[in-house]
Amino acid sequence: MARTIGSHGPKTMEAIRKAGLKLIYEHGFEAMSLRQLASEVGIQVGSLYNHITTKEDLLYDLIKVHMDELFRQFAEIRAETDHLEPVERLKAFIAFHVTYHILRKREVFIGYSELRSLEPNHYEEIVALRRQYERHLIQILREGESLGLFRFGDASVAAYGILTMLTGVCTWFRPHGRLTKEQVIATYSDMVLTGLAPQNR
Amino acid sequence: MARTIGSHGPKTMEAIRKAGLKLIYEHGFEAMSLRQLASEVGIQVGSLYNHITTKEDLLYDLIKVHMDELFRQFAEIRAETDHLEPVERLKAFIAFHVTYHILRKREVFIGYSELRSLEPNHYEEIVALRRQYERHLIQILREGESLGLFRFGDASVAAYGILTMLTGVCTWFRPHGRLTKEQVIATYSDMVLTGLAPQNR
Amino acid sequence: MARTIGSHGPKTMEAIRKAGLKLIYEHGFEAMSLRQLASEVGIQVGSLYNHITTKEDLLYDLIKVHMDELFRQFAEIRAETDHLEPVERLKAFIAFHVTYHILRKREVFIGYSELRSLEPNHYEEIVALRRQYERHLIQILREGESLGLFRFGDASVAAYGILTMLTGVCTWFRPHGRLTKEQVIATYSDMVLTGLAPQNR
Amino acid sequence: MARTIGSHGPKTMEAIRKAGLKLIYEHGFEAMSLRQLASEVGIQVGSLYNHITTKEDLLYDLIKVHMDELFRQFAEIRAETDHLEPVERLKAFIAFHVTYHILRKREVFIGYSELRSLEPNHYEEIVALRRQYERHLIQILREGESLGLFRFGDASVAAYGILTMLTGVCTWFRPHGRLTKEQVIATYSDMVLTGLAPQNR
DNA sequence: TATGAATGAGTGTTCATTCAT
DNA sequence: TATGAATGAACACTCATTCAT
Repeated sequence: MARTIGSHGPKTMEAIRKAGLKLIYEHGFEAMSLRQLASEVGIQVGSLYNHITTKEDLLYDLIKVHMDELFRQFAEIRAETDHLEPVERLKAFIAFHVTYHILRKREVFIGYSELRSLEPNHYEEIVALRRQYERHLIQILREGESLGLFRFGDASVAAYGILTMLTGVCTWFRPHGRLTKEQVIATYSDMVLTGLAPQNR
Repeated sequence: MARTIGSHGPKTMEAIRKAGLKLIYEHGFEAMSLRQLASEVGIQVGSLYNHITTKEDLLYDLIKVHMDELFRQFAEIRAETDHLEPVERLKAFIAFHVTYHILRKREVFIGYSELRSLEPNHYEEIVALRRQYERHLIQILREGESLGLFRFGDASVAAYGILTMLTGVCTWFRPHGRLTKEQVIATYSDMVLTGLAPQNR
Repeated sequence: MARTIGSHGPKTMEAIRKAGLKLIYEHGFEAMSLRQLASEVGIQVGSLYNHITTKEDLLYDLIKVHMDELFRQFAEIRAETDHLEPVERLKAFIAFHVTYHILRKREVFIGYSELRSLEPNHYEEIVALRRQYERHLIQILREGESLGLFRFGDASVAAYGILTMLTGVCTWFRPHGRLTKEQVIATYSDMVLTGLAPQNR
Repeated sequence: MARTIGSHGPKTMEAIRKAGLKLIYEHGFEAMSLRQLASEVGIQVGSLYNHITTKEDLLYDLIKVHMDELFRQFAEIRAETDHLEPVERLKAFIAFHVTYHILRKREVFIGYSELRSLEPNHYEEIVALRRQYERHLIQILREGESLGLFRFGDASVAAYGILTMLTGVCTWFRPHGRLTKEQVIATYSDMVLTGLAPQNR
């Protein structure tokens, strides 16, 4: 009763994206063959080309959709917290970032590790989106600094450090492991906010 | 009439390792072909096999040598700082880790991103070495906590967070860029130590 | 713009088997390259893999089909001669064996000489089939012996000797040579039956 | 205390021939690599070329030496039996042929199965020697026929049949198996002589 | 839209052979 | 004579992609 062989209609593309996500996450983009992918979907390799244009295009699509979704959800968070002070906005950012990266660990992982397999145009586009996302955090840090709420050597270095630390969660977090998502958020939120606090140099 | 071009003798292996490091860093292990590698070294592709046993073995060799060197240098640091209190040992760890990861950014990057291309035995060995390295940091954190010097939610989460943040430096640091290595170390050292400080919850 | 040269569809597999039979017979399995084979068929080497799984699998297929055909034809002979006495059944066996080995000399030759290139499982299967075939001859000899029609030192040795002699015909017989197939059968039939006759020790 | 690594002096060639015989018998000439051979001998692959000129030449040498030895021993037998009548000479031939083929099963096997890997000149030479050997048997048969001692359809067919049967012994005979060499000789000698006997048509 | 058969370039690896040391 | 490093061609096999059906 397993996967329907010879899947039809508009569901096929969704099956391809799902299988592609899984295989690229597990083996890497270069190491995944379209034969594997077709086999996972339950169609012949030639049939893939009724749904994708090239292998690279599938990768771009997966990453682009993920970035769009990241921005869409982030826009909601910002709308809700725009009027708050930097400390609260930073807390909200941390909670959002960790949550998203735990729930979408495969998309996120691919979005970092397989960037170099993108064509130049696609690569530039995704990197630009990532930069834009990073600037939102830098902006929060700078506002907090100018209000005397945060203190750090360099805003970019601090932001990269924070982002790297938070993103790293998707490489080791296990859904039903020793710690809950909330505990991880609390630990990091506390560490980051304390680490930026001005009073104790 | 053979051998008119290319390097000879014991130097060849060193050239292969150097070129392999460069190409794997730039294109990824899967995407690097042995023809590229041989061409970079200036020998025929078959000649590679006078020096390596398999492509995977070259990868393992590069990572293993890097891990051994990491441990060798780290042992020196520990010998120098073993008698100091946790705060000083943490500072020394941060300075060492960042320095090493800036100087050996390619080895470090490969050591993380290409692990999945290792054979199971090699994979296990390298992951075990990495765990051992991580435990040293966890140990410092735990000692500091028991002396009331540090405070954090969970030692492993904190250690992973710190390590990820520090390691991330090798993805964006540029040797002659806006910031010196010392500035980066100072920023992170300050952020980490402040973030772990107990007085301001 | 693809596929301008070479054969299509279900005929290709038959062309591969035919060319494979010829090339393996002429050069040996190890010495035949898939490039030769593809060239003989008129397709690209990669296209072979739309029809075969491995080179060894082609060899196994050729030998297995030949063994199956041998058994199929032999079953007919047995059905026709089952009710006869051993002398007549031995004559029928000799005539059948020589005829088949002359008509299928290439399959037969490969079926002996290339066995060692088969994977262990395939090797065991083919050897078991051959043993089964041999036992039919041994059975005829034993029945004849118990009726006092044949006499020999050891049934297996006699059977192997007879089979080897008869099989050898495929290494030197030339279809339009000095002797007809019937003459060869007569010579061997006479020699074997006389050789087994009890009256003249 | 195994094989001396870096074997020296005139013994090396003998070690190469011995190892070559074993490996070609086990894997076939095409399937044996000079790396395997060198490893078996305990030297480096390049060193082989101080003793052989090409891989094919080693094969030719093994077969030629075997054929020369066959002729040398056969000459002795003929000297001893030249004055006897055909029946006795045939018995001597059978005993000699079976004995030699049992003791030198590997040389004999290679001498048949790897002929096609010889260069044309070498191939012709060996085949000519084999024809010469066969003619001795044909001569015995013809003499016996003209004396009314033997009867057969065609001398060549009979000789090929007898030779094939006797030679086949080297594919299934096991030195310490169910039957002794003498039993095999007796069985075949009886079968052949009876099979050629004129009295019972 | 799915299939199956094709392309042609590419993969890691092995080969027999050469030769300076 | 032995070594180790080289050559260049070859190996079986896989790849992403195309396209008539």
